[in-house]
Amino acid sequence: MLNLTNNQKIWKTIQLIPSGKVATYGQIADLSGLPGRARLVGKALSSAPQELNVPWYRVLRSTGQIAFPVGSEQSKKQTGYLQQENVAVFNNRVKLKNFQWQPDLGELLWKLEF
DNA sequence: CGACTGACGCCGA
DNA sequence: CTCGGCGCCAGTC
Repeated sequence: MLNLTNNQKIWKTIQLIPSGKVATYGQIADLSGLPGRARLVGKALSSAPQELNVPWYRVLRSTGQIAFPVGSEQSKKQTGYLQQENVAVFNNRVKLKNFQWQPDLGELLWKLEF
């Protein structure tokens, strides 16, 4: 019930990913002050309330791969959302080199301040 | 309490 | 590129 602290940090961090850009699970974990705990990010997303409108589809694996199996409904939906923001998805993956979010740490400190 | 399970990640073979 | 193995950790059973 009150384990919300970590989840909230994660959700809040993901909210900062700008449209047209993506981030990886590990990246979000680090920025949320939870280094090495990428799995928690996935966990947090799976239990994220609809009301928060968390842009979960902007979070990918460290390889740029969509975390869901190719062809799955989830994968298709995620691909759709991304392409809607002009993020190119090829073979269930995105080229991080071109679309990975590179936040300004100073600004993050201002917006997140844990 | 132990075993298993993930929307993960990194390294070595 | 594919596997296997290990680290990580909150939940579940």
